[in-house]
Amino acid sequence: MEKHSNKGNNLKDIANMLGLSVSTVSRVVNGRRYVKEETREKVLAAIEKYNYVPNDVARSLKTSVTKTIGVIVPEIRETFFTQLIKGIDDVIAKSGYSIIIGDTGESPQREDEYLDLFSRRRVDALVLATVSSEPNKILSLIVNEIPVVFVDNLPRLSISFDAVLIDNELASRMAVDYLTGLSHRNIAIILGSKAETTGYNRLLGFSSRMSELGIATDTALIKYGDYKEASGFACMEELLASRDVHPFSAVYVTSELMTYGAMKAIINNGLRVPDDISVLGFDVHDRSGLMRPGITTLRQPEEYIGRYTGELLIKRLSDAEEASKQKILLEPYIDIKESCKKLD
Amino acid sequence: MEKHSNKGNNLKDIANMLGLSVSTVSRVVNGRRYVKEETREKVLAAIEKYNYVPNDVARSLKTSVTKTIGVIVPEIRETFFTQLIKGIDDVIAKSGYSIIIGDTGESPQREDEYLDLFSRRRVDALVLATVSSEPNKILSLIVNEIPVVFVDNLPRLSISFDAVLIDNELASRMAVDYLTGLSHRNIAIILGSKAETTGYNRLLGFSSRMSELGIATDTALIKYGDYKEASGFACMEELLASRDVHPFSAVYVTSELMTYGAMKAIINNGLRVPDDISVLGFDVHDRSGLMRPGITTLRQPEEYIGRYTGELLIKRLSDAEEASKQKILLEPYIDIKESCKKLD
DNA sequence: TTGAAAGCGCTAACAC
DNA sequence: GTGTTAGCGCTTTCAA
Repeated sequence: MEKHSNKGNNLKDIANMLGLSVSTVSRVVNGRRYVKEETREKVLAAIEKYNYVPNDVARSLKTSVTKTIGVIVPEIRETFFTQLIKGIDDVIAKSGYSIIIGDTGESPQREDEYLDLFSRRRVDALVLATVSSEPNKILSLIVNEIPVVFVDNLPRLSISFDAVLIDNELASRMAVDYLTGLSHRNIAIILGSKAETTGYNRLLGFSSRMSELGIATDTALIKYGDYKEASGFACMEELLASRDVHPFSAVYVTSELMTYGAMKAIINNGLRVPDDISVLGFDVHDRSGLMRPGITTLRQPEEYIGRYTGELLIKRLSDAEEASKQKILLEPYIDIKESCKKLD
Repeated sequence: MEKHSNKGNNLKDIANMLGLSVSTVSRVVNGRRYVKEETREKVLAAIEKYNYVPNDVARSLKTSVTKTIGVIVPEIRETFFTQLIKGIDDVIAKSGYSIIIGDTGESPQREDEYLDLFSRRRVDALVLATVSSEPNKILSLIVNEIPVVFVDNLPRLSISFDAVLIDNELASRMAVDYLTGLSHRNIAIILGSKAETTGYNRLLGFSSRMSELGIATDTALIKYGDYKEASGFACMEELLASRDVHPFSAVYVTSELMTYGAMKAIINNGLRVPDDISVLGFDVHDRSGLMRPGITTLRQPEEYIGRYTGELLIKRLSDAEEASKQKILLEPYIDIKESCKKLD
């Protein structure tokens, strides 16, 4: 574990010590052919002995490839994003890529800053769960031909782009079918921001499926929160307060934290789930399996979203040909537990 | 959003277009002094117009600074590590550093690979939650003067090193004090690998505090798992199977997933928590607040571990002087819920 | 206040 | 098989 001060730190040092040229040493470092076996061994031995570590920064400068993918998310602690990152990493690590993280804390401004930073860093591609409503920076990146894959939320862009996400409209349609299948007709819904495509499509699926089934929706049963727990709680409180005028037997809450908030509001009001009110959640994660009651929930195949994203990235990074953009829509699924019951 | 093909992509382009030298342009890009105000404005305008994006790769090659911190963890999806990453990122992002992730999947071999990869990438520093028992690679990094901060688990190294973690021995002493305070005397314990310092110190604190209190420990009540849920389940099954010979009223489970496994084994055997057996967990995270019963648990101040790690990193990265290594031991705490009851 | 030039460590023609 | 050399885009003396 000796330290060889300033020797053995670069190709030139190794080359000099061996009386070889840098290109020959470079060839063996990169496993190229056209090197005499004997020479190769000598070089390898020197590399080992002097603990030579190739400099990827120099290599990147020369080759214009950093083997780095920037992943920008609103909040890395949210299970959805953590799983997504894991899925992407699983796939791209096999090809030698690494993820560099940008956690925006839901701030469009920070998102733009990360976009700038990662451009300067020359990441090979970007994965973006955008929270921005003015995607100018994004647009310029795409125009400048850096591969960008969108996940979760889509940008309001007129040009085409790559994306991997679930069919949010379908998710809500499934929610309606599930609840109406349990004979519910008066269904409340708590949404996140409808300014984002995610929220917009979840509302769309809900409304359209309800009307297809000929069920009138009481607009007083549609509430908007901000994805956070407190807003789920508040929305639920409002719903409960006006329950005599606007009755409902089930509530569909379209995000994980809002679902927890809603559950607590119900419990707080001395009501029981599912006996008094059925709750259908979204993105609920119960790692412990010890929540009571277990919450029936729409789920996204997060790890697959990550894996598909990773695969799409690899494809965009290797295909020389200008492939046309694609939107990969995965299917959500319902994880049935105990929070919804059949009306008699 | 025009695309300026091969113009405006580097300092030289900008310099040429303006009839200036690269050094002058470089000065304004870096906000240096000694540039005439008029020149500065002209350059800034050109940068804007031609959408010039500085190349950090080239800058890094020149300055030997990548503004990148490698964070290597066994499993990014574990709440502990996710929170850790968030804490680190919060601090270092303010100084322009970014995190590049290495998820080893608990494999010492992958850990070594990431150590190699991140060395080649020339990360400025490393954060390492090691799973390796032969830290040769780590040692050579430290010797080569790249700052390394250890978290969670410590390496078996004879030289000194920086680390931020909780006092695991203290955690177990607190566990013993809490349970004995509830009049428990026969306390079972389920541990992870004792080969790792984390597990070793948790056992140490338990044993030493028990004997200080004059309570004999039945060694049959000490079980070893592998941190995963299944092993918690299996250990608990064993404990329950021999309960008539080796009775116990409480069990202290030293990891999150093993705690869930143990809970399920107890429920599976038709027993209740805490009426029949008290369960004291470790690292249990209940984001929903809807687990029933709520599990009383030892907790680590994860985000602080992350923040302290970030601060230590920044210090090591800015202090020219060779500072002596430090081990920052944070205090664990008990989050009391309903899974432990007082014996009568 | 500005410019010329060296060089960070590497890859890849191209020549021998 | 191996060596020479020209950059990749930038920072930074040093000189003007």
